[in-house]
Amino acid sequence: MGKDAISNHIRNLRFHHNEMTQQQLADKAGVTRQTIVAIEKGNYSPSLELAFRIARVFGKSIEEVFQYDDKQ
Amino acid sequence: MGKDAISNHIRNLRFHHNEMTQQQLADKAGVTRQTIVAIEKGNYSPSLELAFRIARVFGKSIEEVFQYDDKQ
DNA sequence: ACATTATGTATAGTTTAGTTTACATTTTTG
DNA sequence: CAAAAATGTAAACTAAACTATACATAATGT
Repeated sequence: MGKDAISNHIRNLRFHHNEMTQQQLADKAGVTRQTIVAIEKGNYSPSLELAFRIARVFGKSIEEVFQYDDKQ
Repeated sequence: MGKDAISNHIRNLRFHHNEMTQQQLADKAGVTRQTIVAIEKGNYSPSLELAFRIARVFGKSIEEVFQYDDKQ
């Protein structure tokens, strides 16, 4: 299921942003809470479009929010 | 079909990298040529994972290769 | 103790990314 | 010009992202 090539710092970023809840992040990113849960837990990685929107919520670059973990 | 929220500079980047062909980029990114064609033409946007790999081929950040065109 | 809010988990269904195969058209090279 | 290489297009298929609904648990507050 989780291919796990992509990890992220969403959970930490939420807490550094006024204790933003999953629901609040979901609303700002324009997706459902389930999508945030799944991405935050690493069940799957977001589309590029959603990655842009999430990064924008935190005022960060995509690379600062998501990491591509190389499997060589 | 194409929602067109994401645009990119892949075509220009290929020509600035030793006239790299679509097939060569596809091989380096680990996908088929059809996938490169579709992304380059904007038929659809890549997964976040593939966006990372394509950006890496060109030694650029994701933001330097792909642009999120806000529809407000 | 009770209500409320935030989070975790699961499953079925829709949408979109990506593959495969195949062929047509354009560009490059001998 | 003719051959080869590069690019465009298309359709049927698979895989993965995302939604919707539902319920369960943990934490917070009155």
